[in-house]
Amino acid sequence: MPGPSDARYQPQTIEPRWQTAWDTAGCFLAKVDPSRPKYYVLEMFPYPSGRIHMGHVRNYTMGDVVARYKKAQGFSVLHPMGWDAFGMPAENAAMQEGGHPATWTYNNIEVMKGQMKPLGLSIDWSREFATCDPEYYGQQQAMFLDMLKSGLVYRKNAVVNWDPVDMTVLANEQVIDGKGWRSGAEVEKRELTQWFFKISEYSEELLAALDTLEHWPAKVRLMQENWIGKSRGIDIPFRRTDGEAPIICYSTRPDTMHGASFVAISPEHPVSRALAEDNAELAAFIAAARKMDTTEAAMEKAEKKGIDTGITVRHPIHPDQELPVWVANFVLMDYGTGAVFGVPAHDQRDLDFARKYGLPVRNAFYLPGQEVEVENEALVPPKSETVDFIDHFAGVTKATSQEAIDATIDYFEAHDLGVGQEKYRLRDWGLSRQRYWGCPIPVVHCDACGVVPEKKENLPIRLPEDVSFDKPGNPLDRHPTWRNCACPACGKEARRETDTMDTFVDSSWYYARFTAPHAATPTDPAEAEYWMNVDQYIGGIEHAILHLLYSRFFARAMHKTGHLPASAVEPFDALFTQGMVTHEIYKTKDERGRPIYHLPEDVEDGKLIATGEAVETTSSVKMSKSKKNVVDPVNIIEQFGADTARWFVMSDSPPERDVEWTSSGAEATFKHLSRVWAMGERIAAMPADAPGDDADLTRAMHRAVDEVTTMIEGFAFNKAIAKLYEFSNTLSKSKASARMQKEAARVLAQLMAPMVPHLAEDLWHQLGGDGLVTEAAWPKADPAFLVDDTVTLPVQINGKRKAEIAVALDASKEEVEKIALSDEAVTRALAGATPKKIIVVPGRIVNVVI
RNA sequence: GCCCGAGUGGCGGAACGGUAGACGCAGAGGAUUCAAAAUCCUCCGCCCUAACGGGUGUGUGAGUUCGAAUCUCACCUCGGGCACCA
Repeated sequence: MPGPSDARYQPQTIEPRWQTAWDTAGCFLAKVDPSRPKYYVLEMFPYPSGRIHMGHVRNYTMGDVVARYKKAQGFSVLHPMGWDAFGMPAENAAMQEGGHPATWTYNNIEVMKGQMKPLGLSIDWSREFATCDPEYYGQQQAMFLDMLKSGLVYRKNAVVNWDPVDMTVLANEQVIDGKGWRSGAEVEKRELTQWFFKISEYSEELLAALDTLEHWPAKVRLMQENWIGKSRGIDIPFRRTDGEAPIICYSTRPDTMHGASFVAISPEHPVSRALAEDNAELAAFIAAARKMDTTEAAMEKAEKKGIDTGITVRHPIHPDQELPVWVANFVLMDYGTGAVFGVPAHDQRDLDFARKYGLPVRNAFYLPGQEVEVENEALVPPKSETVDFIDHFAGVTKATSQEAIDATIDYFEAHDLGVGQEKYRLRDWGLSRQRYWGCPIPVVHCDACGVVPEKKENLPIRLPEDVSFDKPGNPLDRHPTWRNCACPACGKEARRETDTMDTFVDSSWYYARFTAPHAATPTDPAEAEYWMNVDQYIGGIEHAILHLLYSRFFARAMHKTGHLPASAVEPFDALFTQGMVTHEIYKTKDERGRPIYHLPEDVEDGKLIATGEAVETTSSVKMSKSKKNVVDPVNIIEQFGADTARWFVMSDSPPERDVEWTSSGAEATFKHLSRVWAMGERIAAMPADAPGDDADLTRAMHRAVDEVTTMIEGFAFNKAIAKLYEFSNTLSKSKASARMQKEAARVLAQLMAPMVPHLAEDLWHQLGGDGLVTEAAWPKADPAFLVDDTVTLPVQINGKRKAEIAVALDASKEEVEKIALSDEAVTRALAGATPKKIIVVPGRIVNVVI
């Protein structure tokens, strides 16, 4: 006769069953409910590459734990999912395999969704969209027009990386050793007219508001602060001896002015360009500078070069001193004024330059007591260090550089010699891409009217479907008819803009669209008002700067154009950046010593399963296809079920750190879940009136509720799981009554539900829980059961633990002292010595000092 | 180069300035079994000891404190971010 003990934990059966039950009950449809507090939890939406990986599983499980927990706490929860669906991989696939980017993308979305569904995530799929849906990018175009009207978007010439083979602009990170990452062609600098968002207008606000983001990681705030890069300096005009307009130099170190020995201007500086017109040598120099590789490594190695223009300027403080003006390849046009004065003694670049071209080197200050001239290493002490200034015009003698900088700026302003400035490193966001698979920029070029915005009623400007990728370049550009249109202003024949938007634009507002995904306007004010902001955003640290900064800007721009309330300008109240999933690498070598990598599923006990050959195992790193150290979530779900995958990725490491996937860990998780399931069966089958002592289990249950709640609130999922292990171990050994064991098992199911919802649902059902555990209210701990009436105190002698004593919780210090000193182990350790002092920390510790 | 962060058993990791190593993995021993798998029980930082027990121990060195993994300083190692930004 088959009894309960014959039943086995079968996730393959129970998981689909409960997923259907949730769908039928509509558990995860987000509803505006003014009677409840709302909670919006969002994970960074995926790029539809075609397969999910363990990183996705970890990211979405974290969000799901939060979403399910908040739902149980009575919040009206919004937990949506969508697809960051525009971008180059779709075009590359079309080039390599033929087909259309849209087909490729939508197929991938179907496949990935099919892989995600079995995870049992509490997602409101009715809100799903892809950024390549015309309904989405059409609204993005509408916002672009509004922003254009508000002056948040503009066009200007910019120097870009141009790949002459692929005929497209490349981002800096796509240029490797000066060559296009795909074509391998020598990358050129080209000047193109590009669209820009005026993010720099918000530099100060984006910087200042970082302080309000209390629930963001300090690391991310710091990275953004550095990226915005505020500096205080001064613009100083240098009068030219030939009477032409002065050259304005920007400096953050005007305190070193005394040591200025030349002025250097950027090759792109208007003065350089003007001179180059009848100076072939200079023209060649500027061309060479443009070709120069802009990657970090190359910058470091690149030689500092310059050309003397023959122009001279006067030192602002010592007008009798004439300084030569050089064009120098290390001066950037788009920071400050594109011109600097060189102080070789206190700047390494200037010093290298001065030594190369024989320019004078003069100290502006010395370290106290060390009056030595600079040789080949510039003297650059911290701005907070006190130094001795030489003959400083503002009367500064012994001072820190910071004090001297402030004094200098005051002096220059007072004498009308310069204007104090605050500058930012943050530059405007260039959004034009010469690509097909992106959101078309909705403007028209008309010979008569110039650049004209499309009419909103013509939106969306759809991408044409009949395109080919057999030739390099932008298919929109060479499409026979798509470009042709009527000018929205005059109605005459005109041409569409063929650039599309950077895909970062798509992801800069998707969180807002989720609040009203089908609205006929970009957002719906009532829905945005109710659901915004995102209460908890979860994603990878790799988006610390660009995506998050762009989104912060975009929310402000959306507010300015009436698409978001003022309360939503910081769209993410709390941010959590999760670690990666790693795995060991297994490799063997071929006959020529080259590594061959092997999938974890082909290796057992350090040997290849197929041949028995020993593999070399290297330490765990981020899962990557090229190293084959990947575990496919689909296989894990087939083998162990989704709950095992979910529990394991949450259990082993703190969520902000990397977690190492191990097969032994996954198996152990499955065994544990099987044990819990079998325990549920056993407890459910207990005769209802079986008696027992309930005190210990009651206490353990309330403690578990209290601790797990605190741990989940604090994103300490690994610790919550450790507590759940403890509690289920306690329950399995409990001698409590059937009534109490059943209650405790139901509470265990509730506490486990955020992590392993299917198993929890099954337990809850077996144990007679009411309805779905997914809809049940989170249990509350009774504080009365959280304190013991006696406590165990360690007793230390001179800070070293020697004994333990049990005392009443409310025992007085004197009583505790007495009990401690009369303890046998304490007397032994004291060995007759007289205590000098006894420290009693109630409920904590006793320390006897001898 | 500049700016952050982290170093705890064989491993992943716990620990409001108060019993270091919770919980899990791996390992050892035992029960069950004809045997194995599965399951259950016990042990498990290192050194000395048959045991009781003692010593030692959170990257290194100093310091503050009755008491330091935790606070301070210096150093070492690893990880991350930024970088001709004047």
